[in-house]
Amino acid sequence: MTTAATDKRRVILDAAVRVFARQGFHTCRVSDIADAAGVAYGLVYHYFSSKEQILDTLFLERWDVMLAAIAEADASPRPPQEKLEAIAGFIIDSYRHDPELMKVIIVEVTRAANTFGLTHLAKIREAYAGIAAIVAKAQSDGRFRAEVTPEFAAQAFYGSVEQVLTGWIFDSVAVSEAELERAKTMIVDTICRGLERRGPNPAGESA
Amino acid sequence: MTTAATDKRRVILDAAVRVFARQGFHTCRVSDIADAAGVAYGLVYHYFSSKEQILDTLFLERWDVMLAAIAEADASPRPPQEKLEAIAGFIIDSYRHDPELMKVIIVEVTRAANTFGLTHLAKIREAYAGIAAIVAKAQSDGRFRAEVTPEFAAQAFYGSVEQVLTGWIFDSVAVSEAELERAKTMIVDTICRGLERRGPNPAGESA
DNA sequence: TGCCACACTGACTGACCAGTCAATCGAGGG
DNA sequence: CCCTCGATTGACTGGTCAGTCAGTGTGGCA
Repeated sequence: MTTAATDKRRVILDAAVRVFARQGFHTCRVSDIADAAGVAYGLVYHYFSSKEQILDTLFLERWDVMLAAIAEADASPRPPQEKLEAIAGFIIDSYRHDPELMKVIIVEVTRAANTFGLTHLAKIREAYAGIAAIVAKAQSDGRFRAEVTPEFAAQAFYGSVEQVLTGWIFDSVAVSEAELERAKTMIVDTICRGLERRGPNPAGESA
Repeated sequence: MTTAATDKRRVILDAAVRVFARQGFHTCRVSDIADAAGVAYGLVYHYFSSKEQILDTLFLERWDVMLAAIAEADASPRPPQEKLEAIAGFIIDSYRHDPELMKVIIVEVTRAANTFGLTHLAKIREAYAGIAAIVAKAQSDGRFRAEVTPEFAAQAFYGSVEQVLTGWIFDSVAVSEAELERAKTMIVDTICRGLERRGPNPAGESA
């Protein structure tokens, strides 16, 4: 069953990523997607009920993977810094693997307050909540200081990551592997330092 | 000369803010703006050459004030933490004063990579560069550690602020004065802690 | 009083495009 | 060899909307 039928659907989705990334959701035509996919116009409507549903599908596909990554990080027994590093790493790897898809998700969904974003607001908030939960746990462990609310810390963390990606997206210059790794380290380093307690700060922490 | 003529122009701009904030730039009609301004359709084109130029004007008006605020902070003799606090304060005050305008700028311009953002990319980058300059200076002073590049620090800082605003924008719940102030403190605190050197912990600290 | 310049009006048009649908293709099964 | 059914095609339609333009109202000035 995962033959030609499903293949074409996939081809259309992949073409849509390229078209949305280049022209933007609102500016592109459905025929652009069909052309990019090498498929007749009508076939797009055979697989999707509307232009919006294509974007919908792209977002949900990827975001669900991200929510799983956050949940997995949260569930692991590692220290909070490493959990956050895993999340930042996941997001940056997503960009490494498919920069155009990340561009579409960030530009057209995550920030598209009015039209599209509202539909997926709950999903988006789930991610913030997952990160906040990690911070909250770190605070009650005494590893992170309590002056900063977990919700705020989550926004600051996610915002930093997304802004760094946005910078790359707009520069339209390929980012080297080294830069990607370096960025991950810098984000996690900076934010974790900002959140950590300072008092007893030995190598082998023991609150 | 700053009579009725200029007034109507202003009325149209203010109406556009409300309309863009509620419906989004791409989704709204020019007639919506004219209606909201209580003005004939054609008058919009008397003052502006296109729908896009309205957004253009709104963005530039506000962004230039922000660039000035950044430059002023940079020029002051205060420590870097206070400079960054002034900038975060300016952005948050902008939101306090006109949340709808900030929504439009963030959602429709700052993140609108494809169509609109590119036009103003240079202006937007100027802001990042201004913040980066402050960080760079703080690093050569020895107040901030050098492991994090100034460009990255600027992105992380600005990204945190913008993400917190985005959170408020989407919540569509009025934010209290106290929360606004608290957010400012938390952002600056967190990021500055993340950027500071740790070694000697002199009396520059709030203690 | 007459005239000009310009703010202002809103009906109209030309272009564009999302979504529809009737027709064609082709694989598999009888 | 024909029939069926889902995949596939692309011309067409209905509606929308940015931008135009011919015209009206009015304040100021000679």
